[in-house]
Amino acid sequence: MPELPEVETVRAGLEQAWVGRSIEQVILRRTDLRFPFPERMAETLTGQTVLAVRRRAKYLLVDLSEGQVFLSHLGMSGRYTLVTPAEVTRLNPSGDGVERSVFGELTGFDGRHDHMEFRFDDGSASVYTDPRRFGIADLFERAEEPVQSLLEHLGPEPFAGWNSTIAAERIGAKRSAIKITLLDQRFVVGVGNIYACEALHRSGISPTTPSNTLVRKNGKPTKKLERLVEEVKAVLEAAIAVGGSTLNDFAAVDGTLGYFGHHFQVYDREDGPCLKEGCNGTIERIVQSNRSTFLCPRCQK
DNA sequence: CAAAGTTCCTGCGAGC
DNA sequence: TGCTCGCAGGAACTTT
Repeated sequence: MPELPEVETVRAGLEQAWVGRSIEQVILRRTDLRFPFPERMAETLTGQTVLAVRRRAKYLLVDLSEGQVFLSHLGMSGRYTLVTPAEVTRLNPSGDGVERSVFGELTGFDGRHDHMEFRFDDGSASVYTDPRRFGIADLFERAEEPVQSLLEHLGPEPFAGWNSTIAAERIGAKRSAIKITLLDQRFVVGVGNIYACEALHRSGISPTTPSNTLVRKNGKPTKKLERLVEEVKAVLEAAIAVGGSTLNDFAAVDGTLGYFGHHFQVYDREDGPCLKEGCNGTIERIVQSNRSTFLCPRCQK
């Protein structure tokens, strides 16, 4: 369930594990995830040292010593498991083309969904597991990053100067529901289904509100939009602070499960009581663009 | 049946 | 009228 906070948690974990290490071997157990892997991806990665692990939106970007960037997106169900040198020695992984990895006891699913393995010069390994295979792996030259097709149309990062004025400009005359706009990565990046619901609840705004009604005729943001922008940042910040949330098929990069999920105010709480102070409403589930939205009709107008 | 994400397709209205 | 563009809504991918 990787939204921005979860991806940020993974980024921090991979940074710890990978930076300064050189990649000794890459084992690919299939030729694609959501898209085909780039030509010679394993060969290109092999022998390079990891310089940095960055994040843009929900994408992980790994800077390599020969000038390329390895891009990894977790999709819905992707995760990385870090394997210590001792465990690598004990389990003794087999090579490319073998359908399952030997790390199943660490990654689940008997190793059937361990699609990529990275082995490092200190004897450690990292395994990418993704049952639904909505994830992405790609490789490009660092100089090409600004025009990389997956990245070039992304909107602002929430914590890099994004504010209600910018938000109002981006909404313009868009009439679609504000929940849908929050999920649009051209509006702001990193917000997914859970935090969109949570931010709207915290703001007291109905998810079905037409986006353009949050912008004044003169193009300036309304008070409601100002509040929403603040609450988006606040809810993402809170989730980052506890190491990202988790649902049933996401594990933090070090195998530690997050626990912010227990603190959701509306997400997945249909028919539960609204937890807002003084509100006695009941949480409802509606469907927008084929996706569930949770809201309290009493305190979200 | 539903699921954390993203892309692509179709249909429609506006404008040239 | 015919074409293009952008927006809006929906389906699709896959496995548990």
